[in-house]
Amino acid sequence: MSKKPKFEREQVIANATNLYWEKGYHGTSMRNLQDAIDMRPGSIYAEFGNKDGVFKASLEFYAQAAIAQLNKIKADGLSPLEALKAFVKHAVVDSQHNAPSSVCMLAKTIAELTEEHEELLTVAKQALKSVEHQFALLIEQAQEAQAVSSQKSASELARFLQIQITGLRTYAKTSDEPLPLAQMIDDLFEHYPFQ
Amino acid sequence: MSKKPKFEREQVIANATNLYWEKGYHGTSMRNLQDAIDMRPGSIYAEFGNKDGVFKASLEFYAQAAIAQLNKIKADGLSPLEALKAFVKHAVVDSQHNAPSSVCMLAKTIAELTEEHEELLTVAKQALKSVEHQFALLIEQAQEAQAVSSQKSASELARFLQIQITGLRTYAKTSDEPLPLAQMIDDLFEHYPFQ
DNA sequence: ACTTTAAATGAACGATCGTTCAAGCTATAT
DNA sequence: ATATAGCTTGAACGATCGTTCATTTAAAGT
Repeated sequence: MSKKPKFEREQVIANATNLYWEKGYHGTSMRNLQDAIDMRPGSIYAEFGNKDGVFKASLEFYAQAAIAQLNKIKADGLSPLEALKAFVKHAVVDSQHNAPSSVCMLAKTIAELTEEHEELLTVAKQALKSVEHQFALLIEQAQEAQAVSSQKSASELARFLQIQITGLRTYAKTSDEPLPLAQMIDDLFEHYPFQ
Repeated sequence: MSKKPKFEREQVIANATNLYWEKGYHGTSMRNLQDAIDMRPGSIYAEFGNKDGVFKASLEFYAQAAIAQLNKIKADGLSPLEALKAFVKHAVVDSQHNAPSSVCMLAKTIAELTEEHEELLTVAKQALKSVEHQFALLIEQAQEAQAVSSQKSASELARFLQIQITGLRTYAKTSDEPLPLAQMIDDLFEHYPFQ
Protein backbone atom coordinates (compact mmCIF):
# COMPACT_ATOMS: atom_id res chain seq x y z
CA MET A 1 0.00 0.00 0.00
CA SER A 2 2.14 2.88 -1.24
CA LYS A 3 3.24 4.83 -4.19
CA LYS A 4 6.67 4.74 -5.77
CA PRO A 5 8.47 7.98 -6.55
CA LYS A 6 8.15 8.57 -10.26
CA PHE A 7 11.36 10.51 -10.97
CA GLU A 8 14.47 8.74 -12.18
CA ARG A 9 16.97 9.34 -9.42
CA GLU A 10 20.00 8.76 -11.64
CA GLN A 11 18.86 11.19 -14.33
CA VAL A 12 17.87 13.79 -11.75
CA ILE A 13 21.31 13.67 -10.14
CA ALA A 14 22.99 13.78 -13.55
CA ASN A 15 21.08 16.96 -14.39
CA ALA A 16 21.82 18.48 -10.99
CA THR A 17 25.49 17.64 -11.46
CA ASN A 18 25.64 19.43 -14.79
CA LEU A 19 24.11 22.56 -13.30
CA TYR A 20 26.30 22.61 -10.20
CA TRP A 21 29.35 21.83 -12.31
CA GLU A 22 28.68 24.82 -14.52
CA LYS A 23 27.60 27.39 -11.97
CA GLY A 24 29.20 26.19 -8.74
CA TYR A 25 27.65 25.76 -5.32
CA HIS A 26 26.94 29.40 -4.50
CA GLY A 27 26.09 30.30 -8.08
CA THR A 28 23.28 27.74 -8.21
CA SER A 29 19.95 28.53 -6.56
CA MET A 30 17.32 26.01 -5.54
CA ARG A 31 15.06 27.52 -8.19
CA ASN A 32 17.72 26.95 -10.86
CA LEU A 33 17.90 23.39 -9.60
CA GLN A 34 14.11 22.91 -9.65
CA ASP A 35 14.05 23.85 -13.33
CA ALA A 36 17.09 21.74 -14.24
CA ILE A 37 15.85 18.54 -12.61
CA ASP A 38 12.10 19.17 -13.09
CA MET A 39 11.14 18.58 -9.49
CA ARG A 40 9.17 20.74 -7.08
CA PRO A 41 10.75 21.89 -3.80
CA GLY A 42 8.78 19.44 -1.66
CA SER A 43 10.00 16.45 -3.65
CA ILE A 44 13.59 17.65 -3.66
CA TYR A 45 13.63 18.14 0.09
CA ALA A 46 11.97 14.75 0.66
CA GLU A 47 14.63 13.03 -1.45
CA PHE A 48 17.80 14.98 -0.66
CA GLY A 49 17.15 16.85 2.59
CA ASN A 50 18.39 20.24 1.43
CA LYS A 51 20.58 22.07 -1.07
CA ASP A 52 23.72 20.53 0.40
CA GLY A 53 22.23 17.06 0.06
CA VAL A 54 21.74 17.53 -3.68
CA PHE A 55 25.25 18.89 -4.01
CA LYS A 56 26.73 15.99 -2.08
CA ALA A 57 24.87 13.52 -4.31
CA SER A 58 26.24 15.38 -7.34
CA LEU A 59 29.82 15.24 -6.12
CA GLU A 60 29.53 11.50 -5.53
CA PHE A 61 27.90 10.99 -8.91
CA TYR A 62 30.64 12.98 -10.63
CA ALA A 63 33.42 10.98 -8.99
CA GLN A 64 31.66 7.70 -9.71
CA ALA A 65 31.27 8.69 -13.37
CA ALA A 66 34.99 9.47 -13.59
CA ILE A 67 35.96 6.09 -12.17
CA ALA A 68 33.45 4.36 -14.45
CA GLN A 69 35.02 6.16 -17.39
CA LEU A 70 38.46 4.99 -16.34
CA ASN A 71 37.25 1.39 -16.04
CA LYS A 72 35.63 1.61 -19.44
CA ILE A 73 38.93 2.70 -20.98
CA LYS A 74 40.80 -0.03 -19.12
CA ALA A 75 38.42 -2.57 -20.68
CA ASP A 76 39.54 -1.51 -24.16
CA GLY A 77 42.66 -3.64 -23.90
CA LEU A 78 45.16 -0.79 -23.86
CA SER A 79 48.38 -0.90 -21.88
CA PRO A 80 48.16 0.72 -18.43
CA LEU A 81 50.06 3.77 -19.65
CA GLU A 82 47.96 4.09 -22.80
CA ALA A 83 44.79 3.77 -20.72
CA LEU A 84 45.95 6.47 -18.37
CA LYS A 85 46.82 8.77 -21.25
CA ALA A 86 43.46 8.12 -22.91
CA PHE A 87 41.67 8.98 -19.67
CA VAL A 88 43.60 12.20 -19.22
CA LYS A 89 42.86 13.22 -22.78
CA HIS A 90 39.19 12.48 -22.21
CA ALA A 91 39.12 14.54 -19.02
CA VAL A 92 41.12 17.46 -20.38
CA VAL A 93 40.42 17.64 -24.11
CA ASP A 94 36.82 16.46 -24.39
CA SER A 95 35.61 18.59 -21.50
CA GLN A 96 36.59 21.69 -23.48
CA HIS A 97 33.55 21.35 -25.69
CA ASN A 98 31.28 18.68 -24.21
CA ALA A 99 31.10 19.60 -20.55
CA PRO A 100 29.42 22.23 -18.35
CA SER A 101 32.86 23.57 -17.49
CA SER A 102 36.37 22.75 -18.66
CA VAL A 103 37.41 22.78 -15.01
CA CYS A 104 37.08 19.59 -12.95
CA MET A 105 33.98 19.85 -10.74
CA LEU A 106 35.86 18.50 -7.72
CA ALA A 107 38.72 20.97 -8.12
CA LYS A 108 36.19 23.79 -8.64
CA THR A 109 34.37 22.82 -5.48
CA ILE A 110 37.54 22.61 -3.43
CA ALA A 111 38.63 26.00 -4.72
CA GLU A 112 35.21 27.56 -4.05
CA LEU A 113 34.16 26.31 -0.63
CA THR A 114 35.53 27.24 2.79
CA GLU A 115 35.37 25.50 6.18
CA GLU A 116 31.84 26.91 6.38
CA HIS A 117 30.82 23.89 4.25
CA GLU A 118 33.19 21.40 5.79
CA GLU A 119 31.20 18.29 4.92
CA LEU A 120 30.94 19.11 1.22
CA LEU A 121 34.62 20.00 1.16
CA THR A 122 35.46 16.66 2.73
CA VAL A 123 33.36 14.76 0.20
CA ALA A 124 35.09 16.55 -2.68
CA LYS A 125 38.55 15.92 -1.24
CA GLN A 126 37.88 12.24 -0.69
CA ALA A 127 36.42 11.86 -4.17
CA LEU A 128 39.54 13.37 -5.69
CA LYS A 129 41.69 11.11 -3.52
CA SER A 130 39.83 8.02 -4.71
CA VAL A 131 40.42 8.98 -8.36
CA GLU A 132 44.07 9.56 -7.53
CA HIS A 133 44.22 6.08 -6.01
CA GLN A 134 42.95 4.61 -9.29
CA PHE A 135 45.74 6.48 -11.06
CA ALA A 136 48.28 5.00 -8.67
CA LEU A 137 47.09 1.45 -9.38
CA LEU A 138 47.47 1.95 -13.12
CA ILE A 139 50.84 3.60 -12.72
CA GLU A 140 52.04 0.73 -10.59
CA GLN A 141 51.15 -1.65 -13.42
CA ALA A 142 52.89 0.60 -15.91
CA GLN A 143 56.00 0.63 -13.76
CA GLU A 144 55.99 -3.17 -13.53
CA ALA A 145 55.78 -3.26 -17.33
CA GLN A 146 58.73 -0.83 -17.47
CA ALA A 147 56.52 1.63 -19.34
CA VAL A 148 56.98 4.30 -16.68
CA SER A 149 60.05 5.26 -14.69
CA SER A 150 60.26 3.90 -11.15
CA GLN A 151 62.38 6.82 -10.00
CA LYS A 152 59.30 8.16 -8.22
CA SER A 153 56.73 5.99 -6.47
CA ALA A 154 53.36 5.27 -8.04
CA SER A 155 51.57 7.43 -5.46
CA GLU A 156 53.95 10.33 -6.08
CA LEU A 157 53.33 10.04 -9.80
CA ALA A 158 49.57 9.86 -9.25
CA ARG A 159 49.77 13.06 -7.23
CA PHE A 160 51.87 14.68 -9.93
CA LEU A 161 49.29 13.66 -12.51
CA GLN A 162 46.43 15.17 -10.50
CA ILE A 163 48.35 18.43 -10.33
CA GLN A 164 48.86 18.40 -14.09
CA ILE A 165 45.21 17.69 -14.83
CA THR A 166 44.00 20.38 -12.43
CA GLY A 167 46.46 22.88 -13.83
CA LEU A 168 45.67 22.09 -17.45
CA ARG A 169 41.90 22.19 -17.06
CA THR A 170 41.92 25.44 -15.15
CA TYR A 171 44.45 27.02 -17.48
CA ALA A 172 42.34 25.97 -20.46
CA LYS A 173 39.54 28.17 -19.19
CA THR A 174 41.89 31.15 -18.83
CA SER A 175 42.98 30.92 -22.43
CA ASP A 176 40.91 32.44 -25.21
CA GLU A 177 42.97 30.96 -28.00
CA PRO A 178 42.84 27.15 -28.38
CA LEU A 179 45.70 25.23 -26.76
CA PRO A 180 47.49 22.14 -28.12
CA LEU A 181 46.14 20.16 -25.18
CA ALA A 182 46.46 16.67 -26.68
CA GLN A 183 50.05 17.39 -27.64
CA MET A 184 50.79 18.79 -24.19
CA ILE A 185 49.49 15.57 -22.66
CA ASP A 186 51.62 13.40 -24.97
CA ASP A 187 54.58 15.55 -23.98
CA LEU A 188 53.74 15.12 -20.32
CA PHE A 189 53.91 11.34 -20.41
CA GLU A 190 57.10 11.30 -22.46
CA HIS A 191 59.25 13.15 -19.94
CA TYR A 192 60.24 13.40 -16.31
CA PRO A 193 58.95 12.18 -13.94
CA PHE A 194 57.17 9.57 -16.08
CA GLN A 195 60.22 8.76 -18.22
CA MET B 1 34.95 74.20 -1.26
CA SER B 2 34.68 70.45 -0.82
CA LYS B 3 35.40 67.51 1.40
CA LYS B 4 37.84 64.73 0.76
CA PRO B 5 36.73 61.11 1.21
CA LYS B 6 38.18 59.93 4.50
CA PHE B 7 38.72 56.23 3.71
CA GLU B 8 42.03 54.93 2.47
CA ARG B 9 41.25 53.57 -0.95
CA GLU B 10 44.27 51.26 -1.03
CA GLN B 11 43.53 49.72 2.36
CA VAL B 12 39.85 49.35 1.53
CA ILE B 13 40.62 47.47 -1.67
CA ALA B 14 43.18 45.32 0.13
CA ASN B 15 40.55 44.28 2.68
CA ALA B 16 37.95 43.67 -0.03
CA THR B 17 40.49 41.55 -1.90
CA ASN B 18 41.15 39.37 1.13
CA LEU B 19 37.45 38.75 1.62
CA TYR B 20 36.72 38.02 -2.04
CA TRP B 21 39.83 35.86 -2.26
CA GLU B 22 38.63 33.75 0.65
CA LYS B 23 34.94 33.45 -0.11
CA GLY B 24 34.73 33.97 -3.87
CA TYR B 25 32.46 36.26 -5.84
CA HIS B 26 29.14 34.54 -5.15
CA GLY B 27 30.09 33.58 -1.60
CA THR B 28 30.66 37.22 -0.63
CA SER B 29 27.67 39.45 0.09
CA MET B 30 27.65 43.23 0.08
CA ARG B 31 27.01 43.10 3.83
CA ASN B 32 30.10 40.90 4.33
CA LEU B 33 31.98 43.50 2.30
CA GLN B 34 30.57 46.43 4.30
CA ASP B 35 31.91 44.87 7.49
CA ALA B 36 35.29 43.92 6.01
CA ILE B 37 36.07 47.35 4.57
CA ASP B 38 34.15 49.39 7.19
CA MET B 39 32.17 51.44 4.69
CA ARG B 40 28.44 52.00 4.43
CA PRO B 41 26.57 51.01 1.24
CA GLY B 42 26.20 54.58 -0.03
CA SER B 43 29.95 55.19 0.13
CA ILE B 44 30.77 51.89 -1.52
CA TYR B 45 28.39 52.53 -4.40
CA ALA B 46 29.68 56.10 -4.79
CA GLU B 47 33.26 54.83 -5.03
CA PHE B 48 32.91 51.55 -6.92
CA GLY B 49 29.51 51.59 -8.64
CA ASN B 50 28.35 48.17 -7.55
CA LYS B 51 29.45 44.76 -6.28
CA ASP B 52 31.16 43.98 -9.58
CA GLY B 53 33.07 47.25 -9.40
CA VAL B 54 34.58 46.29 -6.04
CA PHE B 55 35.43 42.85 -7.36
CA LYS B 56 37.08 44.29 -10.44
CA ALA B 57 39.16 46.64 -8.30
CA SER B 58 40.15 43.64 -6.17
CA LEU B 59 41.23 41.56 -9.16
CA GLU B 60 43.37 44.41 -10.42
CA PHE B 61 44.83 45.01 -6.98
CA TYR B 62 45.65 41.32 -6.61
CA ALA B 63 47.41 41.16 -9.98
CA GLN B 64 49.28 44.39 -9.29
CA ALA B 65 50.44 43.04 -5.92
CA ALA B 66 51.74 39.88 -7.59
CA ILE B 67 53.75 41.85 -10.13
CA ALA B 68 55.04 44.16 -7.40
CA GLN B 69 56.15 41.09 -5.45
CA LEU B 70 57.96 39.75 -8.49
CA ASN B 71 59.72 43.08 -9.00
CA LYS B 72 60.70 43.17 -5.35
CA ILE B 73 62.31 39.76 -5.66
CA LYS B 74 64.06 40.77 -8.87
CA ALA B 75 65.58 43.72 -7.00
CA ASP B 76 67.28 41.31 -4.57
CA GLY B 77 70.07 40.64 -7.05
CA LEU B 78 69.21 37.01 -7.74
CA SER B 79 69.68 35.38 -11.10
CA PRO B 80 66.55 35.35 -13.30
CA LEU B 81 65.98 31.65 -12.58
CA GLU B 82 66.51 32.08 -8.85
CA ALA B 83 64.14 35.04 -8.82
CA LEU B 84 61.49 33.03 -10.62
CA LYS B 85 61.89 30.16 -8.22
CA ALA B 86 61.70 32.48 -5.21
CA PHE B 87 58.50 33.99 -6.56
CA VAL B 88 56.90 30.61 -7.15
CA LYS B 89 57.80 29.50 -3.64
CA HIS B 90 56.32 32.69 -2.28
CA ALA B 91 53.10 32.21 -4.24
CA VAL B 92 52.73 28.51 -3.50
CA VAL B 93 54.35 27.90 -0.11
CA ASP B 94 53.65 31.12 1.79
CA SER B 95 50.02 31.27 0.73
CA GLN B 96 49.39 28.00 2.56
CA HIS B 97 49.44 29.77 5.91
CA ASN B 98 49.44 33.51 5.29
CA ALA B 99 46.71 33.98 2.71
CA PRO B 100 42.90 33.95 2.60
CA SER B 101 43.09 30.90 0.36
CA SER B 102 45.91 28.72 -0.86
CA VAL B 103 44.36 28.93 -4.32
CA CYS B 104 45.30 31.84 -6.62
CA MET B 105 42.47 34.38 -6.58
CA LEU B 106 42.62 34.77 -10.36
CA ALA B 107 42.42 31.02 -10.97
CA LYS B 108 39.59 30.75 -8.43
CA THR B 109 37.69 33.50 -10.18
CA ILE B 110 38.17 31.97 -13.61
CA ALA B 111 37.01 28.61 -12.29
CA GLU B 112 33.99 30.13 -10.54
CA LEU B 113 32.50 32.58 -12.99
CA THR B 114 30.59 31.91 -16.22
CA GLU B 115 29.87 34.07 -19.27
CA GLU B 116 27.15 35.63 -17.11
CA HIS B 117 29.94 37.81 -15.67
CA GLU B 118 31.94 38.23 -18.82
CA GLU B 119 33.66 41.47 -17.85
CA LEU B 120 35.01 40.11 -14.57
CA LEU B 121 36.12 36.96 -16.31
CA THR B 122 37.97 39.03 -18.91
CA VAL B 123 39.70 41.08 -16.23
CA ALA B 124 40.84 37.93 -14.43
CA LYS B 125 42.08 36.33 -17.65
CA GLN B 126 44.02 39.41 -18.67
CA ALA B 127 45.53 39.76 -15.22
CA LEU B 128 46.76 36.17 -15.34
CA LYS B 129 48.14 36.79 -18.83
CA SER B 130 50.07 39.83 -17.67
CA VAL B 131 51.68 37.83 -14.85
CA GLU B 132 52.51 35.12 -17.39
CA HIS B 133 54.15 37.74 -19.57
CA GLN B 134 56.40 38.75 -16.66
CA PHE B 135 57.37 35.10 -16.29
CA ALA B 136 58.25 34.95 -19.97
CA LEU B 137 60.54 37.98 -19.68
CA LEU B 138 62.44 36.39 -16.79
CA ILE B 139 62.63 33.04 -18.54
CA GLU B 140 64.03 34.71 -21.64
CA GLN B 141 66.81 36.18 -19.54
CA ALA B 142 67.43 32.80 -17.93
CA GLN B 143 67.66 31.20 -21.35
CA GLU B 144 70.17 33.81 -22.51
CA ALA B 145 72.23 33.04 -19.42
CA GLN B 146 71.98 29.31 -20.29
CA ALA B 147 70.29 28.70 -16.95
CA VAL B 148 67.19 27.30 -18.62
CA SER B 149 66.85 25.03 -21.64
CA SER B 150 65.92 26.71 -24.91
CA GLN B 151 64.23 23.60 -26.23
CA LYS B 152 60.91 25.30 -25.59
CA SER B 153 60.27 29.00 -26.12
CA ALA B 154 60.07 31.40 -23.19
CA SER B 155 56.34 31.87 -23.69
CA GLU B 156 55.75 28.12 -23.76
CA LEU B 157 57.71 27.76 -20.54
CA ALA B 158 55.81 30.64 -18.97
CA ARG B 159 52.56 28.89 -19.83
CA PHE B 160 53.88 25.66 -18.43
CA LEU B 161 54.81 27.44 -15.23
CA GLN B 162 51.33 28.93 -14.84
CA ILE B 163 49.85 25.48 -15.18
CA GLN B 164 52.20 24.14 -12.50
CA ILE B 165 51.40 26.97 -10.08
CA THR B 166 47.65 26.65 -10.63
CA GLY B 167 47.81 22.89 -10.22
CA LEU B 168 50.00 23.02 -7.12
CA ARG B 169 47.98 25.68 -5.32
CA THR B 170 44.67 23.97 -6.00
CA TYR B 171 46.03 20.56 -5.13
CA ALA B 172 47.42 21.95 -1.88
CA LYS B 173 43.89 22.75 -0.76
CA THR B 174 42.70 19.23 -1.56
CA SER B 175 45.37 17.67 0.61
CA ASP B 176 44.88 17.38 4.37
CA GLU B 177 48.41 16.20 5.06
CA PRO B 178 51.21 18.74 4.42
CA LEU B 179 52.96 18.46 1.06
CA PRO B 180 56.68 18.94 0.36
CA LEU B 181 55.83 21.96 -1.76
CA ALA B 182 59.21 23.68 -1.65
CA GLN B 183 60.92 20.47 -2.69
CA MET B 184 58.39 19.91 -5.46
CA ILE B 185 59.18 23.38 -6.80
CA ASP B 186 62.92 22.74 -6.71
CA ASP B 187 62.28 19.50 -8.57
CA LEU B 188 60.16 21.35 -11.11
CA PHE B 189 62.93 23.73 -12.13
CA GLU B 190 65.56 21.02 -12.27
CA HIS B 191 63.89 18.96 -14.96
CA TYR B 192 62.18 19.05 -18.33
CA PRO B 193 61.11 21.35 -19.81
CA PHE B 194 63.28 23.81 -17.83
CA GLN B 195 66.41 21.67 -18.02
C1' DA C 1 -15.26 0.13 -5.90
C1' DC C 2 -13.32 1.78 -1.87
C1' DT C 3 -9.74 2.81 1.45
C1' DT C 4 -5.25 3.72 2.53
C1' DT C 5 -0.90 5.84 2.20
C1' DA C 6 2.78 8.10 0.39
C1' DA C 7 4.40 11.06 -3.37
C1' DA C 8 3.84 15.51 -5.73
C1' DT C 9 2.49 20.15 -5.67
C1' DG C 10 3.16 25.16 -5.25
C1' DA C 11 1.89 29.06 -2.37
C1' DA C 12 3.99 31.20 1.18
C1' DC C 13 7.46 32.09 5.04
C1' DG C 14 11.20 34.79 7.14
C1' DA C 15 15.84 35.93 5.91
C1' DT C 16 18.95 37.92 3.12
C1' DC C 17 20.27 39.64 -1.37
C1' DG C 18 22.10 43.96 -4.19
C1' DT C 19 20.97 48.56 -4.36
C1' DT C 20 18.95 53.38 -3.64
C1' DC C 21 18.44 57.87 -1.70
C1' DA C 22 16.78 61.45 1.53
C1' DA C 23 18.77 63.34 5.42
C1' DG C 24 22.77 64.48 8.27
C1' DC C 25 27.34 65.86 8.87
C1' DT C 26 31.80 68.13 8.26
C1' DA C 27 35.75 70.14 5.97
C1' DT C 28 36.70 74.04 3.22
C1' DA C 29 36.17 78.82 1.22
C1' DT C 30 34.61 83.22 2.00
C1' DA D 1 31.20 82.92 11.86
C1' DT D 2 28.64 81.44 8.05
C1' DA D 3 27.55 79.24 3.71
C1' DT D 4 28.43 75.76 0.63
C1' DA D 5 29.71 71.41 -1.38
C1' DG D 6 29.94 66.78 -1.21
C1' DC D 7 31.03 62.71 1.62
C1' DT D 8 28.65 59.62 4.99
C1' DT D 9 24.89 57.39 6.90
C1' DG D 10 21.47 53.70 7.48
C1' DA D 11 16.64 52.80 6.78
C1' DA D 12 14.22 50.82 3.35
C1' DC D 13 13.15 48.91 -1.44
C1' DG D 14 11.78 44.97 -4.42
C1' DA D 15 13.83 40.65 -5.67
C1' DT D 16 15.37 36.42 -4.60
C1' DC D 17 17.20 33.17 -1.29
C1' DG D 18 16.56 28.29 1.09
C1' DT D 19 12.92 25.99 3.08
C1' DT D 20 8.20 24.41 4.88
C1' DC D 21 3.77 22.29 4.83
C1' DA D 22 -1.27 22.02 4.01
C1' DT D 23 -3.39 20.25 0.15
C1' DT D 24 -4.01 17.41 -3.93
C1' DT D 25 -3.13 13.37 -6.63
C1' DA D 26 -2.73 8.65 -7.67
C1' DA D 27 -0.91 3.97 -7.07
C1' DA D 28 -1.45 -0.23 -4.26
C1' DG D 29 -4.09 -3.28 -1.02
C1' DT D 30 -8.61 -5.03 0.24
